[in-house]
Amino acid sequence: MALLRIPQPYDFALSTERYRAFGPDLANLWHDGGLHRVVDGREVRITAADGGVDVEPLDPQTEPVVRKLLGLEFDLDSFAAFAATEPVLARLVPALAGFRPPLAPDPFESLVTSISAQQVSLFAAFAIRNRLITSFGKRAGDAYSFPTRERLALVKEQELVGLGFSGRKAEYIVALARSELDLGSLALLPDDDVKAELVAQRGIGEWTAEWFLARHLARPQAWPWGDLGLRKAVAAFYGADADVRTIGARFAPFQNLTAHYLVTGLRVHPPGD
DNA sequence: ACCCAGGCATTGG
DNA sequence: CCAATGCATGGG
Repeated sequence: MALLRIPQPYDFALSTERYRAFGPDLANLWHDGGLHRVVDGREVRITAADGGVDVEPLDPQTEPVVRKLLGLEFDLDSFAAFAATEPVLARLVPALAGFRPPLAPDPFESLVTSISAQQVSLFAAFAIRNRLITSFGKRAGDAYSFPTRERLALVKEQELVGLGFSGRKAEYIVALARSELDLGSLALLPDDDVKAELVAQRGIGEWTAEWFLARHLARPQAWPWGDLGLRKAVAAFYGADADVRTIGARFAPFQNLTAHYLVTGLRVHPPGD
């Protein structure tokens, strides 16, 4: 049992709610009171602890992944100070005290996850994605590693169609896996350049690129304004006639955290409850 | 049997 | 620039 300190307050269960809200996520598995994820072929178990989380095993391989997964790079103190100046967030952010948005540790996983969620309900997306994971990932303990880019570069599109992907999505995923794009190096580019590189790929549009900036790169100003969940949340908290795209400017430079708080807030602390 | 769901590419004005 | 269309599955 090794303690990974996290700035307080931190609510581990609230922060990981997204991994349970739409069914199990086999690559980020909530089981037995903890979050399980496979890192370099080993299962890592993360559980709530005083002052942070217990991580087993915690070593130089697993620590950076867990730090990314738990969103340690977000500066929640600055966000809370900003939120106090904005009427809706002034109520919502304290109500979600300790919520630290989790991130996708791997860029390829982040993109494939988003592609799987395009257009369909998140329940359908989780089901299809889990079939991808059990088919091409590797089990370690209770959880599975997400299928690697190298593995998915070898599949036939028809194999993915057999899992429930549309023919188009199967084509997008295989082509992305086989593409020349260096996903790791995107972290070095400014937001607009990341988006331009991603949108040039078939199957990746504005929505997927914004969520990549938000959920993988933790870019403060990412604002997935086209997202249906964010649209519902903005409508609920700011009124049905609010313009989702332009209201983002009000939250600068904390659009990303605002989006996460609004979307999660709608599920666990909707307005007027 | 419908209808919608955390999009996107394609086609045609 | 904008409107219409097909896509595959899960849940209501």
